[in-house]
Amino acid sequence: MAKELDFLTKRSEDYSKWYNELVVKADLAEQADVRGCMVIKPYGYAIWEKMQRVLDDKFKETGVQNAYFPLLIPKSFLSREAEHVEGFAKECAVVTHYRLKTNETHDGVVVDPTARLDEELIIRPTSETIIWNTFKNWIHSYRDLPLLVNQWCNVMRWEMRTRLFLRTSEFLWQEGHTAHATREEAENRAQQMLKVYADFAEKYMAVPVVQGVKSETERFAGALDTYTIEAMMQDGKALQSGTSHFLGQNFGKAFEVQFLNKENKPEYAWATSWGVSTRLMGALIMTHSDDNGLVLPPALAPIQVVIVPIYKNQEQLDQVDAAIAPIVEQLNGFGISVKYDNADNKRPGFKFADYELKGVPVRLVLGARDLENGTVEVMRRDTLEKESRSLEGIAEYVKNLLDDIQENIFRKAKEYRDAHIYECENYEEFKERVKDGGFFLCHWDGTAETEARIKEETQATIRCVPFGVEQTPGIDMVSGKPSVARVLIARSY
RNA sequence: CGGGGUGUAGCGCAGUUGGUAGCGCACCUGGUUUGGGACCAGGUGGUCGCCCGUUCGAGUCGGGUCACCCCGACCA
Repeated sequence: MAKELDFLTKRSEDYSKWYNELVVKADLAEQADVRGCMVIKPYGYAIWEKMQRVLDDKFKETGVQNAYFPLLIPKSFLSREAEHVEGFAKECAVVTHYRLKTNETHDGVVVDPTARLDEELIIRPTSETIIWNTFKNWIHSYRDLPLLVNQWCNVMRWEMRTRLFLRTSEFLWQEGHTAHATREEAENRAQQMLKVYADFAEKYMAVPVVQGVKSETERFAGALDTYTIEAMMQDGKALQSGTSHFLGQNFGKAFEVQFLNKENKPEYAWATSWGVSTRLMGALIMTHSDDNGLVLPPALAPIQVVIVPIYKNQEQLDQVDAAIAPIVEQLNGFGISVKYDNADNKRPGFKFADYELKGVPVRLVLGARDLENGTVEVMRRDTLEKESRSLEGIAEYVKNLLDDIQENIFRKAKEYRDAHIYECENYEEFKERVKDGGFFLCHWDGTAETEARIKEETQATIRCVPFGVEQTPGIDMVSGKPSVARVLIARSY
């Protein structure tokens, strides 16, 4: 017990430190030997792959197809849309040369100054520009629309300060880009994809989210509207977990993507883009984990059930192996992923702690005692409750238990979040309380001045104008001016 | 870019007045263990970030330089 702190510091002590330690110790990822970059380890990547698979299926259900566009974007493309450049210019990595040569002392390489590119290439921070430059060639008629493409890729944003999964210089994501013949169709698509994200977050990640629309200052560079899902982490901070943008005709015009409509008249195409990234991994970790480590939702856990044998000698192990084989088979039959860990170089206690750290939803333990009684010990990760059960019908029981855990961790997260959403009318009170985290529903006069003042004085930002909240007019708590709606304000990652 | 800090074994750190390079974890070997992160014994592993200087002698003192981390402005 005294050693516990060596394995993971307590959540309450320093949430940031705890998070970082957990990511490393649960074998999800680590800091790379490259500025601001991350190595995603096999276990972490397995979770990301499961997320990808589910999301990809959902996209395809809505008619989206996958494609791939270049990593490098000519500098001139980026400057075509004025707001877009301004938003990203400060964090772009630039390729200026295409050759190295050995240095004078022949013990290293230097950039060959004669190999300078005429036009610099930008490592994509997002792909609107290069994709719309391509769409120009693909779209000529209203019959070519809607055009619905998605790409899974990496992007690079040279952030000043980085944190594993939450903000890294390079990150993995999907970016969907669609072109439409009408404004209405594009707006609908942007909202439709937000719903897909929200559904994924709640049903699969078991992370409750607030859906809404961003204020003008928080909008994506080049968008007319940015829709967002905001999740609450265990320290009460908000995490923007996915965004969907209605881009109007900004990119259509910037890249001259015109089509002839039914009346044979030229029109600019309407655009959306939408993305979620490996930041979702951060949301997953910061929503459910406890002092024993990760808690994974069964729907995304690479290992859903781990089985640990207890034995004193080879003979006993053989007996346990024989008893466990049919259980594994039955569980696999239900489509459940099982790991039977009979490695003999780790003691059972180590395995228990290790699989808890890694968030495996259900653990079965079977030893000589169980063999005599025809029982097995079942532990659920979300509550850490243990019980001894008959081997009879154990596979069905575990199957139901996984569903139960999925529901339970969502309910717990939702209860926690709902208990930390407050309506607030008084700015002094707000300033005091927002330090401790939580989501605040407050009236806002809609001005950027008020928004900026709140941010400067409290470090909290307007996360969104939430959907699905009954809105009544009121008074802005800062300016005292009239307000038509409450907005969601919180400190964020 | 502003403020603060750190560079010594794979990781975390100690190193006194300048005098043969240390500890814990991890790793390897052997044995005993195995129902909640095992124990004992032995062992492997280092251009002390880099350069220059002072000195008989530098991890330690001086100058320079590089890298990384933390706090602010930026952000999926």
